[in-house]
Amino acid sequence: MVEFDVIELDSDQPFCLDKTLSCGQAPRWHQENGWWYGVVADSAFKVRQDGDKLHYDGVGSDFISRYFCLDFDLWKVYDRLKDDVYAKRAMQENYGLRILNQDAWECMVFQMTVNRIRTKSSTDRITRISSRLGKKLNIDGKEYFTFPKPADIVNAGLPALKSCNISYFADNIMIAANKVLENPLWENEVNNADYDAAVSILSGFKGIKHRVAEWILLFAFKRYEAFPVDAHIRKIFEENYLKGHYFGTDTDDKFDEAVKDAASRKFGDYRGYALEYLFNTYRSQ
DNA sequence: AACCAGGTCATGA
DNA sequence: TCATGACATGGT
Repeated sequence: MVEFDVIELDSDQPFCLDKTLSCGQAPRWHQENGWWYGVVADSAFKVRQDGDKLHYDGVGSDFISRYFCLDFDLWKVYDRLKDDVYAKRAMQENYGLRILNQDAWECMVFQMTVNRIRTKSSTDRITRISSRLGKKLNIDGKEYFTFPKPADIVNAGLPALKSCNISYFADNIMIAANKVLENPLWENEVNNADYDAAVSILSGFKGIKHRVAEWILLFAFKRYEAFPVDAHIRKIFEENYLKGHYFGTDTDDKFDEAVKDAASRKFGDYRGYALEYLFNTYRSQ
């Protein structure tokens, strides 16, 4: 038996690798022989949980800790969720699910391609782009591909990008690649901006409006106050928290505001986490 | 074989 | 500013 590197998880801190990687927040993870295999930024690696131990191979412990946000105190979230009946149930069902700290560029492109189209298709798009334009990596004799950097995409050109069968998203992705190339500090700018300003920066990319901007902030910038009201969340609130609200006369925007308000009151600054838990519970029904 | 999918953008009134 | 259709593809 080969010995792999190990992280001893803090026994006070909930962490469930399976929940975290199977909830759909990040593309391109898959399970094989008890291991999760994935590519993050420039590295392919595998990881496996055995109780309080996290075995991994391919990257360093800092990388693992940062990606899975192992230092984040999840109890701050759970203390906030436990007083709400739906959120509490979602908390129990998804116990240990952590919001990842994804690579910002890949996350942005991924979220751009989620537009109204189910996540599986978006994942397939990211996979196709990677295998055509990304850099080849190897782990356990299997091939993996990085997600191409902005420069890789620009150098490959629009026809090559379009050949990945990513439909009309190709144009927006190319524009974003050029924009990021011109402003390599965009990530810092988002990180340093307050919430509304961060949303504005991201919304400045073609194909990203408020909603998608908030997804990106939640998954790649650790902004747990992000609360993107999408079709599913709208439905969850319709059927539970805002039951009886007749919103047929309201525009969607007004209803979305009502959803945001309710979420802020109930879950405070951890509403993004609440959203991920509620969504996952709803999705698995 | 139609129809739908975690949305955005460009139109038109 | 508000409602409506187009967008390109894969899965049911």
